[in-house]
Amino acid sequence: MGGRSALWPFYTCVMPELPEVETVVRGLEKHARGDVIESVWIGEKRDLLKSAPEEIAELLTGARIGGVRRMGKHIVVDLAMPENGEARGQWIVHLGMTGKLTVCRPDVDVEKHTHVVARLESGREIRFVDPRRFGKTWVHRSEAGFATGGLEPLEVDLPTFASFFRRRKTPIKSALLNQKLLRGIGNIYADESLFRAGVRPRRSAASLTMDELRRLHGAVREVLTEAIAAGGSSISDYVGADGERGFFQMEHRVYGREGQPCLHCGTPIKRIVVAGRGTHYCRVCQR
DNA sequence: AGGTTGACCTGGACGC
DNA sequence: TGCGTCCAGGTCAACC
Repeated sequence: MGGRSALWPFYTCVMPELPEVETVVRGLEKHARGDVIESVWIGEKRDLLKSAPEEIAELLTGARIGGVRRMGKHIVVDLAMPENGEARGQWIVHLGMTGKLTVCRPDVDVEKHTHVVARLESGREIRFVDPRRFGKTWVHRSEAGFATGGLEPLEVDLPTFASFFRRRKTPIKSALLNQKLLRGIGNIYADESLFRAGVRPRRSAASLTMDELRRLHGAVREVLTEAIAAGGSSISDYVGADGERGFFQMEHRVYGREGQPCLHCGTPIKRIVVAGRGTHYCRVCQR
């Protein structure tokens, strides 16, 4: 971990999976929790909004940020009544592929593709920016709180993990990406986990042996934990920063390394398409 | 019903 | 230089 090796391609774009979302959540917890939303600006693009803009503005305006949590790739901002701390509802943000949710000072230039700005009592602003608009945001009133399927990959035990895959014919990579089973794993960490577990991405999920499932369970935990640790270094710079610092500090062993030597055996990394996604693996180390 | 595919989006890379 | 084309992938609808 640490610096990016010269072997790696230079990524300019951030793909938010569980560790990146966790980093954003920790940044918001640190720099926005307890603050009160004074006013809300919502842009013209409606395809990102799953609640009416008036509803979002109404629920957010005047609310205190009681806490910020992650559920899979969803960011859950718990809103409270400022006077008594009573639950008021939740502001949900999904970053899609290119979304960013940052806390910044108001004098920082407003980026192109900024869709929501929440101005806080402290003077800071929470900004939701998403060029590609695969992201989504909406609100829930407290009586109908946000719920999502799937279990947290860092919390699930081995027997439950194994039970998800035992009877599935779909490729193991597709199953790892299925948010109704495990929530938060995306394309990059699916490839990285399968490499560390030594399992080929196209293998049918049901074909994995108990030993392979045990290795995969461990690999998923290891990869996500390392990535969160790498992202953690960006939190102190979160205010006013572009929010991207730290996201790609973890070295990828297979993702984006087509044709480059496997770090374990030297065989060129292969790239195939699984579940419509670019998929990278070592044909020698993964069976 | 589980599994698979394409649509949604924009910016960047690439070819001519 | 500039234009057209392709590709990236999270999620969901619409198929088989």
